[in-house]
Amino acid sequence: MSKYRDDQIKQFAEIFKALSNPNRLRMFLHLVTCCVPGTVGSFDAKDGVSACVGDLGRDLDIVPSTVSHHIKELHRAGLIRMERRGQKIECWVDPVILRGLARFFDEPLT
Amino acid sequence: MSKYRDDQIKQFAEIFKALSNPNRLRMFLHLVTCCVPGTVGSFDAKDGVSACVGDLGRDLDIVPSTVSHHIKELHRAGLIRMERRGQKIECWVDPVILRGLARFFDEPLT
DNA sequence: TCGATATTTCGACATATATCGAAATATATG
DNA sequence: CATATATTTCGATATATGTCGAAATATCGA
Repeated sequence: MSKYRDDQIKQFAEIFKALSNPNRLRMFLHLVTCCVPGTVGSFDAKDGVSACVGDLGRDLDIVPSTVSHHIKELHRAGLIRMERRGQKIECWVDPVILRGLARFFDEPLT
Repeated sequence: MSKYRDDQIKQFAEIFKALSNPNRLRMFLHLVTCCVPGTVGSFDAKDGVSACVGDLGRDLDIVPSTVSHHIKELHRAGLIRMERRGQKIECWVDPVILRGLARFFDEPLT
């Protein structure tokens, strides 16, 4: 019936769960609107196009430990990638996942 | 920062919450893959391209009352539309919402 | 090494969710 | 009307989630 396997459906459900919290969705949008490398998979291009945990929590009125928890959820769902840079931990959206999501909703329309 | 207003973000979060349950996601995919009218908004085209509550619960191993609950969630989120036809209640995906979701993930990539 | 900054871990708690079964409601048909 | 089919409502329950605050860990700079 569906073009997706059962494990893929579960994975998409996990992704949507990660985006189902308004604060987490705001963090994701923060990253997606300012941080996705133009060149998919290009690692060097990441410089200056990611945000650290503190940045993501700013303007959100939640305590750092909660921000950390949310970021862990986004990461667990596979939506974002993370890497330590000195004191800070930088995050950026995984371009492959983003493309998968675009296809998920675009294909039934085409 | 984000191109979306606060109430739009909350609405998208509601939509993703509705899609965060595997069974609900399967129902949505069932509808989306066999039931979206080719002509957006065309009401007559809906004939034969929707599914009733019983259809959506089949192959899902959940009891009818649970199916009903899930459908109510999909409807509350604005993802599907419903209409009584005799004994059955037919459901189909709202094409406008589907397009909005496609744009949500597609725009940051373009 | 000490203090400042950034982040995570842990435990707690209130709220939300998924699911069931039983009973109620709506519709069609004999 | 009586019965069958389709769906919803309701109450219960077990589990998950969002958030906080306190304490722990990691890194940098003086």
